[in-house]
Amino acid sequence: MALPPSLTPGDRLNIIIGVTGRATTGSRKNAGSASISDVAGSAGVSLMTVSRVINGHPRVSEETRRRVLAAIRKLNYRPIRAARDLSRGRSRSVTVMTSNTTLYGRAALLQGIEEAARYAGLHTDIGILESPRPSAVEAAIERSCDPASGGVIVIAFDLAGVRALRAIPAGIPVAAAVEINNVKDSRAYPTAALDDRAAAFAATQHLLDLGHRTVHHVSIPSSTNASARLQGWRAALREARARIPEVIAGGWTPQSGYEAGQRLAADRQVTAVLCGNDDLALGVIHALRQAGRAVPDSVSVVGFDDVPSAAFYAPPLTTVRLDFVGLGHDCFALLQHAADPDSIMPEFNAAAPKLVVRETTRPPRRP
Amino acid sequence: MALPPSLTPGDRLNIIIGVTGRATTGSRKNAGSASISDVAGSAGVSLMTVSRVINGHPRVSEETRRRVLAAIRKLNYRPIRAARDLSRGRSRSVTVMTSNTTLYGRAALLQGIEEAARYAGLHTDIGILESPRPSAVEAAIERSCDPASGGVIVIAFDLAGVRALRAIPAGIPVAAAVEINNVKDSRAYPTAALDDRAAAFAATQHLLDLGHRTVHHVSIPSSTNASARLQGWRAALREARARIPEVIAGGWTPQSGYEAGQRLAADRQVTAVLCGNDDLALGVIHALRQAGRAVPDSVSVVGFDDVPSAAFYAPPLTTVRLDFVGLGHDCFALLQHAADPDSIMPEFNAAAPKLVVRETTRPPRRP
DNA sequence: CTGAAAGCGCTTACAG
DNA sequence: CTGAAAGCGCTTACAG
Repeated sequence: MALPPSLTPGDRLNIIIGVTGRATTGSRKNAGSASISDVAGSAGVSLMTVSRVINGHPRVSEETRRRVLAAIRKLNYRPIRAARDLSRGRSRSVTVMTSNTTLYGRAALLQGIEEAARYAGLHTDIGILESPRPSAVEAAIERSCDPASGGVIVIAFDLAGVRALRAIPAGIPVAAAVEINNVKDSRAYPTAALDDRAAAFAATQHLLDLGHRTVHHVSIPSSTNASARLQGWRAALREARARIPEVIAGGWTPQSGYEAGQRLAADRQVTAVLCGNDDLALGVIHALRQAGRAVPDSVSVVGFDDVPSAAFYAPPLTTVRLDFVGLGHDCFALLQHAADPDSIMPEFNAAAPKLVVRETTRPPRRP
Repeated sequence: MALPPSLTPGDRLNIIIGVTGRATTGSRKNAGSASISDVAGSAGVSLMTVSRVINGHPRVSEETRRRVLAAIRKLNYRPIRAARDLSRGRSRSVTVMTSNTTLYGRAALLQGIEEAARYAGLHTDIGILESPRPSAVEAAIERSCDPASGGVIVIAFDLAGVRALRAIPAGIPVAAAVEINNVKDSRAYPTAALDDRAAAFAATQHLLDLGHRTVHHVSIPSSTNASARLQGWRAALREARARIPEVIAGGWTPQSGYEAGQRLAADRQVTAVLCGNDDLALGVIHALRQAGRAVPDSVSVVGFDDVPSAAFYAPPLTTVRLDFVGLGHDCFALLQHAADPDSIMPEFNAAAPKLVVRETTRPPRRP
């Protein structure tokens, strides 16, 4: 355990008392914690006054506030969440529904949402979507959607998320992070998105500018035909009057990129590949290298996301940086707006996608 | 947005009704949702009976149960979390306190905890530790530790976590994931750990067996002198009567590994390096390569964790696989035990660390 | 500036 | 198998 060797467990109590000044006394009904009436009694005021102090209500005399605060400290009182939430009629927490939080984009998004929520005084809890099967989605909602929830943010980058979004019960404030913001859908749900289309366009353009005749694409699962990344990629190709190759459907993992890469490696026409994310790119590059097609000498590869490791891959990966944390902030702002329609529509502050050129792209070899 | 193009937003209502059979009617006080008494009224039974049905209580006649279920469906009723939690005296959620969830180990651990909690019918919420400063830790606890919480699991791999663990108010069930389980500390808190010491020992041993005279170490921040990884590394060196080099303190990121790698590259004595995690290893390798010291030709490198990408790095990384998801399960089991001391102590099921030899290690060059 | 009352929506005993 | 009562610990009106 990472305890400094100089501290023995016996120090625990000392530390708690030392840091917070709390006594460990006061055992009562509810798990040994003091209630608001205990504090009121101890401070010689009404329960209402304690409530006012806790909530930072202005109309409390300094003297009273001090007494109450002292009692709170003495009894080591903290409000019970459930009681507050129940009496307020709304819980003070947002739940984020998402599949697999270990994937970079979702993890960063979750971080952004949590930051914003915390800043606004809300807690974050997570509702995992195990599978896109309707019954699984339904179960996840049954489990995670409190009717008195402070709001739900669904990460609808994949089918499970899209389905969950549609099944959120009415009456719960909701917002979603989506792959692409189109007018039709944003009328149905408040949605926030990064400009994946522009990002894919820029990445493809970069490869074309280098002199590649066309650019192949290994897609992430979310990429249906309406996918923003696919759209941007196709648009750049079309604009350059380049041939539009068939999309190779990948998964989320390097392994699935590896498998796509093996197919790509077999095709001598392939000189440039745009991948749906960096993990995919890593796998693609590995397969290419194994097949004797070095990157970038023989084939150029671009990723998507700019995960923290991408700059240290060998070779360092050219990719598009996506501001998932910023998107998380935006989603939360959107949710706040959804919860209070009288509020003004928030501005989106997530950074625009940015092409980061590193060392996996270069002009094609002259035949 | 990732909606199939064939579906327009107008379909939303249809889908909700279609999938769940719910009516969208019934607007009442609390955010438009029906309460348990509404259901009771509609089904012509008492509120108690509805409660029994919801909670799967056995002593309810089939006929009654059916009627209640029908009313629940008709009114689209779902229980409000806060009300349940309050009346039960304990919330049905665990909160995971951790710093930065985007780091692989923590993300995987969180996933494991969430899985186990979900399986047990509990929700998971997250309490982020922004900094190890005592005031920040205290604030995080103030924010996240509901006195009626179902329990808290703290990820105490770093200083912030260790401090948080010690400051969890008495009366809240708690368990911790720690770097190393020692007898003293596990008497103070229920803790679960992976055998990092054995893992580091095995990794170091592997390098020594290859013929390296000694092994350098780039550590993650958690690694104090009592760190399990340091212990295992030192023990292996000592056993082999090898020189024990000074530890190079790294951070969590590839960038910090890169900086450590630059220092290592300058030292011609260095032929083998054990890194505190895979990200660090990636950075170290990058720096080494830039300095003209190829891996593994000139220097061998071993990581820690076996992140999903490690097998696809160039070269594929030799590392130690750690079962963080399993550790998460174990932490949750431990918490359950802490919440109910009469229960039997759970067995730990996390897989033992496993050295995965790939291509960043080989015998040192003959001078 | 302070307080007494009512109520949030459930569940836990206690009866029958 | 079913129900009437009391209460969980807060906050929201409403008074003063």
